[in-house]
Amino acid sequence: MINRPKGTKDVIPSEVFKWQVVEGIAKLELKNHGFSEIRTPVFEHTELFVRGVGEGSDIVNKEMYTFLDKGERSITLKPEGTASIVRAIVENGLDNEAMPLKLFMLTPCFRYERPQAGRLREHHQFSIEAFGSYSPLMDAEVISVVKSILDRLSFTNYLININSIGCKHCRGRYMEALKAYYSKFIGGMCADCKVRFEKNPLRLLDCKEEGCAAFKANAPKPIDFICDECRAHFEALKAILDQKGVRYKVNNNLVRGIDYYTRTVFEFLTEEKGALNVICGGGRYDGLVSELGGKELPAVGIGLGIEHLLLLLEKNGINIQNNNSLDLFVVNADESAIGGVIELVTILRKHNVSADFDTLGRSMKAQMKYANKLGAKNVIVLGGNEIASGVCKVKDMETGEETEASLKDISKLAYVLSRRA
RNA sequence: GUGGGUAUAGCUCAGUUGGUUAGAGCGCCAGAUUGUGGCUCUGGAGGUCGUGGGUUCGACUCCCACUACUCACCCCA
Repeated sequence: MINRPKGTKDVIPSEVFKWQVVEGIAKLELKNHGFSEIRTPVFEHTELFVRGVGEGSDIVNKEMYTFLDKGERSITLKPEGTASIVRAIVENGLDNEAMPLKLFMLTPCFRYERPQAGRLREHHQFSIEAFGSYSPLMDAEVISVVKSILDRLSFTNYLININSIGCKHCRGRYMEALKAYYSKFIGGMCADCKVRFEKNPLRLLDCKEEGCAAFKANAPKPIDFICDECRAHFEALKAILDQKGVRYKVNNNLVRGIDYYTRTVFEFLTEEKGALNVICGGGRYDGLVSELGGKELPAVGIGLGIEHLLLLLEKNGINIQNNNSLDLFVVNADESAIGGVIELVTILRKHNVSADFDTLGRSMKAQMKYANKLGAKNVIVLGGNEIASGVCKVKDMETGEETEASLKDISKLAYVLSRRA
């Protein structure tokens, strides 16, 4: 037997309805918030992610699925959605269209990591991005749409953390201060932090090693170094969120592992400890579009992981109902009736009634059992009697009640069958 | 990349100090007086016990290696 590759998952029929519900709700809320869908290729030129996600990031350094194709081009499976969307905007000239431009994409993402609970080598996420607005109104809009999706799923057990890490102007001053502060502790740092000190000092704040965590208590915070404009932007965002009634917590240690973020960064997380607590994360990235060859176009976005969300919903006792069950199973009572069974099923399907029938020549009892297993809402037993009289009985599989119906008035029959919950 | 744990039926797991035809529950299939499911009862199918080696008269059980899965760290959705 050939097994699926490490870190991948099959979504089998008994699970897929949860995905369909989450995707449906997310797409509905995104539409309600004025976002349009965009779809980009599963693979891109490696260069896009090296420049987009950043050479200092772990994603680029050790997690990308990169290979040479038969034309000797370096290709990488998307490790995240944003860079690909930005590329598509620039390539299709969408940066010349009316602004703001609000887009979303549902995409598989690939990262070569050691799998564990809620972390896979292929995962799926909604990448939600808004371009063309410097205003904190747009930061709040992106946070709002995610909140609306979670509300609609009745998921409330989470916390929104926000921070500002400054723009490219104030970032430099902050980095200097951070390095100056941490230079005193180099001897006591973990090996990873020594590397971070050189390559990406911002990540020093994120270290979970006990020894290193102690250093960060008195470390300079980005918020103390950001320029007046960035500070005003952050204050305005907080005011907007307050006004909208969105509860959040300012976490000055929040930094993110992708290099392109500027100003606002945020995460939705649950309170429990462990790797599985982040529902989604994102932030503002005002420099990325121009970095990838487009206009100076501000942007803010978020990645919402479907596998993560489903796991956290389950952990929080939120069950998604399966509405995919069959409207009708037609039981074939005698062999000669098969023509009538097929005719009935065919015409009901055209009336948008989901209908199925037996193809194994099984006994009535077996057909009834099968209908029950399928969760069919209704059963009609069709045999010579029914075909001759033109009258059948519709059995409600939940209550067991049978009601008579005419086989000739199909639109009425279809109405009855599709109404039943 | 680092460190733990696990591997027996489709699924969840038992399997006694190594002993002859490897079990249970669930699921699947078929029946319980001839046109009606769920509950109950009966029967059936389904496993070279992850792979390869070693110890032994004998290995699911002990030892070694490999592989896979899983959890945690790093990092991330």
